[in-house]
Amino acid sequence: MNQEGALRADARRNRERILAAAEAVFLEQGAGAALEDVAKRAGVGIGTLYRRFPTREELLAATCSARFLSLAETSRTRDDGRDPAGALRAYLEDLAADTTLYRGLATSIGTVLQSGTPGCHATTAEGRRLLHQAQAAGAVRPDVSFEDLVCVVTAISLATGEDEASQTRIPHLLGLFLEGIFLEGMGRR
Amino acid sequence: MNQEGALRADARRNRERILAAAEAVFLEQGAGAALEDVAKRAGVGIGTLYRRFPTREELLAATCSARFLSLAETSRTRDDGRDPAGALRAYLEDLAADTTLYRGLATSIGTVLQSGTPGCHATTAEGRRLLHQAQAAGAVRPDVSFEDLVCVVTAISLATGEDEASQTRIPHLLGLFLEGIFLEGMGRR
DNA sequence: TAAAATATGGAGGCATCCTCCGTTTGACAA
DNA sequence: TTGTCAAACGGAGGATGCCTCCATATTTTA
Repeated sequence: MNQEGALRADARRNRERILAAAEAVFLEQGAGAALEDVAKRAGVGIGTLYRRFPTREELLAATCSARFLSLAETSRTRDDGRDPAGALRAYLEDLAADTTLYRGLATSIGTVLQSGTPGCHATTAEGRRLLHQAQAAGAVRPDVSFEDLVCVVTAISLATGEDEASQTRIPHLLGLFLEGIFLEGMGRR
Repeated sequence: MNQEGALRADARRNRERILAAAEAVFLEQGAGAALEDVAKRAGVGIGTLYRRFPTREELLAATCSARFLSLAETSRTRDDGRDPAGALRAYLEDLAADTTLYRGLATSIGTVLQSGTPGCHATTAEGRRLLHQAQAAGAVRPDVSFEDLVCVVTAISLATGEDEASQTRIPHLLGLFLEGIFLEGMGRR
């Protein structure tokens, strides 16, 4: 069974090298970087990379996992349960910010979040919790799903070009959208 | 001056052929289709295609121009000036619908709309007009720009995948967003 | 330590992009 | 008409990137 720690020693070492290289390369060239560059940087054959991470999304997901883990953690400690709408809003803003981790990440973040990676799982779970909490408190329209939220957050960062200038608009656009999500008078700033 | 009618007869003919082929191919394979396929279908060398349409976006824009022309026209005749919010909403819904003209069109629609194509120019002009009208009537928040609207519309259609099932959500998501755009009690359905 | 199980690397086939340039064609003046 | 030349043509070919496949190498196990 090749589940978790079942990797051979050399394989585990290479896996780490690939992840480190991927992070560096994605940071430099964006999420669409040539995977052969990643392999080269990791000092590993391209075949090895593909065996470990069959798709670009899986590699991306693994690379982002740590970041998402901390996003979830931050959100959890920030939320004292007294302001469900505010907590959800803060979470979504953080999520939106993370879509610009690498240039072009937004394109795949939907898929990435669906990967089983610990970080991705943690942040989707946290998001669902916050949404549910906010809806239970009557702060958010009941016909909104977590998928809707992910959709819109990633979409906004997608639609808003790559250049830093236009990324400034992300919070503004997110704000516009949130006003539509929240019920009268709730969660407004 | 290579401006308008300055094309040689053969060039003009080929341009039309390319446009027709592009429409068919994009319809079949989506906006990401191989441009060599388009050239082949048009019975034209790949070089000719590139000379006339240096980028995929320019070809897309030219291909969509007619559609956008009619979108603008429809909107203009629909708007009698009595319901600025409703007119804007209808326009945005049409725009959102047009982003699914070809699979994958949404990705480039921002760029496409910025092309000088008659159709694109007409629909952006119409959009600006409607937004301005709605803002003047106090129906829409004043801090919303036309670029914001394009962003969000394309974002929404981007976010909902390619499959027909998830495209059902477009009106829903757009609705959520619009509630955030409109001022209290205006333009609600 | 030998056999079995895993893992490795990179050559190679494929798709697509886009440029470049020798050849062809249309426009226009004589 | 015909001659001239700017405009247009086509497609070969170089470049990039994807992903598979398998002969070889390394680790684990018994």
